[in-house]
Amino acid sequence: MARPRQFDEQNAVASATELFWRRGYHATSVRDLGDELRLTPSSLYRTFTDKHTLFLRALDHYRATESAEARQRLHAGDRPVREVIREWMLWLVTCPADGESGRGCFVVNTATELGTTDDQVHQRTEAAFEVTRQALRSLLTEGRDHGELPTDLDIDAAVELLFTMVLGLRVRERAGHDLARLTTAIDAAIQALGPAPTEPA
Amino acid sequence: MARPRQFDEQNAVASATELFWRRGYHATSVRDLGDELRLTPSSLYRTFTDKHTLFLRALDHYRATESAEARQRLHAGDRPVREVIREWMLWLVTCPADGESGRGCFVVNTATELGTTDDQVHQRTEAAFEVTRQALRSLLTEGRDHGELPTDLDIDAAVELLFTMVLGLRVRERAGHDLARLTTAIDAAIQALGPAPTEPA
DNA sequence: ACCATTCGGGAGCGATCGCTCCCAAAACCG
DNA sequence: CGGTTTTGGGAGCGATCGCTCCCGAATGGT
Repeated sequence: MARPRQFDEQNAVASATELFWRRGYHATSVRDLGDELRLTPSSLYRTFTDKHTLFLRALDHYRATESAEARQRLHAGDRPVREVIREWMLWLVTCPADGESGRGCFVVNTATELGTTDDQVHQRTEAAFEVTRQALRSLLTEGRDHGELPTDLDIDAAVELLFTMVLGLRVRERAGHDLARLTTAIDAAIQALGPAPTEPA
Repeated sequence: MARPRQFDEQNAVASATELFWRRGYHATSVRDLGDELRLTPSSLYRTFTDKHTLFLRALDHYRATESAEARQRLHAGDRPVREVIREWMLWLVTCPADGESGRGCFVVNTATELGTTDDQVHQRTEAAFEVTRQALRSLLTEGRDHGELPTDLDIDAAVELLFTMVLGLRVRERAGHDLARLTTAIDAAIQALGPAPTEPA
């Protein structure tokens, strides 16, 4: 209606996401956010209501960008399913190539920091987890149907295995674990999917 | 020399551990601790120096109790190694039977909340992780030598797989995931160790 | 041009943060 | 006993917490 914003709301949310991601919810103060987003308290509160709401916005932003990219990278082009999963997992533990490492996954960090105490946060983390689970499920199904994975592969079990591995890998990246060891873990998980069925010549 | 304490220092550390465990470092205030431990600020600071030092004490206490019990449960009596690992992992995701669930693992929670920013904390979480890794390693080696696991089992890879799974499982327990699914993941991980070698009749 | 409306900036609210200091009570020591 | 030392209790320190309010400046609609 009247005077327009001098800042880009999306940029602000993106900056807030980085800050919450690195430091967590409780360790990030509203003043830290104000400094990083170049926003005065009045603008910040007028735009985002309060710290908690901004945090939810940050979670949503993360899901719409980082999580979405992860989801995309899990799509098999026509490459072998094993290769897709392997490179996807490797990307998950090296993606912070843009500068700093040790950030882990914002969703995982949030899930462990706040647990199930905050319903709105819990809903979002669970939704993010479910997306990953379903992506794994469809990729594994596809791989089995294409004859790249054992025909008797238990999809449910494989999904749970890989998904749990992903959470563990994210924690280990956050904890600064050696990439070589994470790669070993990833290869072991891939191998656990079993051999390709031999051609029924 | 003079007047003795009216409180048990070990009890106080144990209570502090519970509080830090549930809420994390930043979300736990010194006043919360004082209320829970029945300690006035003066006693608390005289005994434990400051919040950060008390947190380190809590981490050490956790390692000496919870982590130590986990370490013990990973010892094969003369039961099958697979069974030991399976029941151990099941215990890891159900051990908070004493009352509340969703606490996860204090070490994992701490590692994700503080990452590698705090050296003294980082040292302790890494030490705890290494203990688990070595326990898994010796158990797997034992199982292989006893003919319960494939003779060509890659111990390094299996350790990384199981260890990463454990961290993932701890996160999922904290996130309130269904026990049935966690059990599925556990069974898949066990199966990934491969079949017992057939008797060379 | 005018007015309504939203903006950026900043002072500052009450509450809580981690922490310190003082004091009287209590217990060991000679 | 008296003297020394450490305790538990509590007031309260400066700093920061999340957040509110008021202001003049800037921009839209008519």
